Amino acid sequence: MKQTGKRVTIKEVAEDAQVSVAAVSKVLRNSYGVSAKMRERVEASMRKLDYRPHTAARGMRGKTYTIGILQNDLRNPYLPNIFDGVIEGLEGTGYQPLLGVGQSQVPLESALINSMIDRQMDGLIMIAPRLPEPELERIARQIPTCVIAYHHDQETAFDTANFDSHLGARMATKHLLAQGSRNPVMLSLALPESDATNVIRQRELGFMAELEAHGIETENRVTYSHFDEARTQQVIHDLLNSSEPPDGLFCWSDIVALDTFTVAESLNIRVPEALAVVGYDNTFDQRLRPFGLSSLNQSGHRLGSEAARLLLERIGGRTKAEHSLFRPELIVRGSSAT
Amino acid sequence: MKQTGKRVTIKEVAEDAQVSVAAVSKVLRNSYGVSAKMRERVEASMRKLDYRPHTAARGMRGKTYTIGILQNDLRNPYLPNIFDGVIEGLEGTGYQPLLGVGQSQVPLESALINSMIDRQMDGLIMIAPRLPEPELERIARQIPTCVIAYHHDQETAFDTANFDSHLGARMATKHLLAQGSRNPVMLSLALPESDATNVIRQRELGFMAELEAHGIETENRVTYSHFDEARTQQVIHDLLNSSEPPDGLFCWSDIVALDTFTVAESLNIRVPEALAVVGYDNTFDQRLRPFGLSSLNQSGHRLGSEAARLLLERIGGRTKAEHSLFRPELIVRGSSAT
DNA sequence: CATGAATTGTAGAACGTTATACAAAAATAA
DNA sequence: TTATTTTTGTATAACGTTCTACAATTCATG
Repeated sequence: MKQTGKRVTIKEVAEDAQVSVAAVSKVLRNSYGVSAKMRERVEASMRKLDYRPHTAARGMRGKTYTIGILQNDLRNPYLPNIFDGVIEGLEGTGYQPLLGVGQSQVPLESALINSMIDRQMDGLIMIAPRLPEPELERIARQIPTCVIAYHHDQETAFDTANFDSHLGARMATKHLLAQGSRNPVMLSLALPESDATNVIRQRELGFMAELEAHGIETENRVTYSHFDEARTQQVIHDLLNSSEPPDGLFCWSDIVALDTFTVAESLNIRVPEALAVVGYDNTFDQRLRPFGLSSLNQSGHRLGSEAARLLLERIGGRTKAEHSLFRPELIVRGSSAT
Repeated sequence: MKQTGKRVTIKEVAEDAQVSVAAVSKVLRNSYGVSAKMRERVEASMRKLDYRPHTAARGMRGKTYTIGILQNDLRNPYLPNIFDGVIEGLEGTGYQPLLGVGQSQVPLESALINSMIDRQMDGLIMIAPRLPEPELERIARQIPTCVIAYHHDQETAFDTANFDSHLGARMATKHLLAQGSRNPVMLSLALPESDATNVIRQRELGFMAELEAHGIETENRVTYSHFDEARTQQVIHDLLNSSEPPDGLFCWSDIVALDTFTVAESLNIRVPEALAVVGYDNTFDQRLRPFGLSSLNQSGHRLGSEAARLLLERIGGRTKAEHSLFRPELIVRGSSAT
């Protein structure tokens, strides 16, 4: 079969406009050396024939005007904000963003990125990649890259855009202590590999740094949740049901903070009186009942548009790496204050 | 600049394996006419040189092994299930799915689809497209297409995969009536265009059909929510606060059912005693407190894998349209039964 | 064995662009 | 006017595959 709708090509446009193929190409890329008159004529022909450039053909020698975005978890409600920001940052540039999903699995992520490179994409925005650093650098050497949610301000091969996770964790922890928490615990996420580039690891480090600043022993103060929800609830249950249950909980994400509420309720532990909870990402607003969830607000939109900006610069020719770091904001709601 | 990592080409593989370029191409596509010995040698060379096919070049004459997925709302928690199903259905086929986001705006959606066609994608899966039918048919004539969440079992240009929305609505409504609801109302979604192909419109029709079957007047029984959350809450507030408030609510989605809870609580209306609520999609499970949300379960995963199956068949040469229709399942929880 | 059929491999055009190199024309300077 | 420079447009070789047509070889059949 094969639907062959016989596309209009640059050649037919050239014939219609009575100019050379090269001239049409120039107009298309608005490259140097076209008179206003010729541009006018060519554009008229393109409209008339409903010409659309053939991306694969362009990719053979030039650019594909395609930006690949790596996203690992489609279910994380924070990520759409980033995507919106990227779209806005790319608006009017002619670049089309396409999303690939790595499913949080290194081999899948690796295959996906390779396939984006094979497709001659012009740039890559990776959100919280799982790939190890040398691999990221190998990729960045092949294609302009900006990485979001990856703390490494000394990296030279690619740009990064982040909110300061370490600082955010300190703010949350300081708040919990100020609210009178004497036995604060952080609920983090168990990850196979978790070095200092990881935002969650940075939050752990920030949490512990703030405790130390207050002279509190940090040992055994971090508990680990999992992607598996049932298992996570079990972990929380064990924690809240222990002999010395925490009176303040700093959660690595809002989602796991919700699980905390569920378990606390089942154990008749009152929030915030007996347990103050702070989440991360500020993904839930007024929808949560009966009290709001305190959380660290960090605009995904801003992260996305900044990443787009950095990437466009890099595609444009910048080779020196840039690292944008924004400041998160603590939003206090009923879950951590009466 | 331009990072030119000088890719290994088919030509170099051919030289290394001491065969013709055509032979390597054949191996690559496992096309007819290659001996086991030759395949072996060529594959060894490909491994040795770490060859990767250049997708743009392939797209010039052959296929790109890329499937485009149109998604309109990244925030809808139901959609990741579909995507997982698609991924599973595509596993091992060599096709790479890439996601485009239409932002629920017709011009954006249109530009996106065109750009997928420009990129010579081999097939398209569209989830709840906003484009009008003639436009969809125009697209499907250019590229193999399967549409999800689009009710039109007479369509000949493309395949569809759906859960029966009309039936689901009838099941929900029947249940509400059986629970004793005397004044049932449906909370639907206001859409600019909403013909019978629309899943939400089908739910409205199913709702009314079931009412009629019970001899209940259908007029003024459908209220419309909006994408804007604040506005939606206002609508719900007005509805629940009216002189004849509903005692049963069939919501077009689980998300808007949550808003219902929020408003009901603020008005001291008890769920389910004074107001029974049924949602749609079964996106929330045990996370919801203090009672679970009754909802219609329809496996997005199944929808996705079915769409992938249909699309692969169509890419493989089928030209006759097929329409898969699955049966949803009503899950009763605390929001509609004591 | 001779003949035809099937199998295995190759040469080379084609796909639709971009980009380089250059010719022609127009503008500017002397 | 004549040189010189600048602007405008063209011809054509890539780019890395696929695919058609065909040649060479091996296999089967009588």
